[in-house]
Amino acid sequence: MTSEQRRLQPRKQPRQVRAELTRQRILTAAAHVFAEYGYAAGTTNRIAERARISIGSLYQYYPNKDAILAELLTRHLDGDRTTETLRRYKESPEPLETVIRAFVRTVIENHLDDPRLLQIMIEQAPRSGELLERITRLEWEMIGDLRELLHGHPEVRVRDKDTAARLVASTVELTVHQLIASPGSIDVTRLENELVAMITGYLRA
Amino acid sequence: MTSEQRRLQPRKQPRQVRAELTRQRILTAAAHVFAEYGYAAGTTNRIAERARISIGSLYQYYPNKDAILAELLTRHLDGDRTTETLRRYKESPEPLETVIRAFVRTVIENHLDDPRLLQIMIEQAPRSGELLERITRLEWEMIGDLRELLHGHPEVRVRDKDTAARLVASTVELTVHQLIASPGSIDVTRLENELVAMITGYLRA
DNA sequence: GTCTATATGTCGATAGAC
DNA sequence: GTCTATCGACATATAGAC
Repeated sequence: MTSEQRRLQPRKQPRQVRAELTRQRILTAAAHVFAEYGYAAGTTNRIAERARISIGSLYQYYPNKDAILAELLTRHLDGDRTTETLRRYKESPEPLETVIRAFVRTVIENHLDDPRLLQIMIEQAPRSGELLERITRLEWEMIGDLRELLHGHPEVRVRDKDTAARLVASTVELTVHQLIASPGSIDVTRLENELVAMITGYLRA
Repeated sequence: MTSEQRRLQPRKQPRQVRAELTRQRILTAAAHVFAEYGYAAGTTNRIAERARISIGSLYQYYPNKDAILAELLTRHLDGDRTTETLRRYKESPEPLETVIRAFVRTVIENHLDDPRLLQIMIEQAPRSGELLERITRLEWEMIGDLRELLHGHPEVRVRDKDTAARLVASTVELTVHQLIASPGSIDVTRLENELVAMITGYLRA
């Protein structure tokens, strides 16, 4: 009897775990493929090939290509600790340089994993509503936190604090991006030191 | 007679002029389309439609899509005055702030035309040999000029002048890009002032 | 649940009428 | 010289066998 044969077989592996592993494999493969080919040329066939599953299977786990990039981006955004760092130092008695260093270091850490992929995600991600909105919201959250910090910290003497907040946010995010991802990659410690010096000096002036 | 009918018609317009105008129309249309849709989704059909010519005609003027972007990029690069500005101020007795302001202003001016298109060209331009090489060369030329300036100017006291040159180059290029192109566009004068303050202070520290 | 084979759509580019 | 109509290549996504 079929039913009895089934009973004789060992229990199946728990499905959720295997499925989750496959999803993870797809994401890892996609990250490599996107980083190497860019989003447009990073085809689903290549992703499936790299994950060593068939294209048909891939579509059992993700409904379309955008969804794969969206999940990669979501996971990155979830790992962002910038807001947390900024808020921890708000109204703190720490010297300005300490605060700025913590901020810069957090941004750097957020980008050490796979700088090239990050660039792809930010530059070529499908400019679709929801996700783009979330990125913008995070960006402005960071600017808002910075602005409060600038207003609250006694060492800060820069006049136009609103413009300063935007400039600092952009400067750190963009230079970290570019200089970490660039071929003749800069030494990360130096980058941190110089960025901290530049920004701290500017805010105190 | 057909031949006689032809003779009765007025002389044709000079061809080169008309052709050059059409090329220009295509470029303008392409600039708008690329800026709005990005490079991949900025299809040749859309470009032709916007230029109000047929797709077939478009291919009489440019051999392929890349060539259109290439010409847009070439025209932009030809208009770049950064190197010129930096060299004019090398070993000059002008105060550091004056020199930096001229530099920042030149970069800003280079990007006022169509910031969104610029972003597309730099981020999504086909990473093909020749053009990419030219961009990289210009970038390192700028860094080299900056480094010499830093070494030669008496007010500059920053220690790690090589890293500083890279950081300054990246900071100015990237923040100008982003902050001019961004939706809640920043006031250009403020951007200039704050950038100048930040960089000058950093270099003198 | 995974595979192969293929449908479906869209792009860049071309052919050929006018 | 400009157009319409269409080709060939390639991508995403699906159907159906196993």
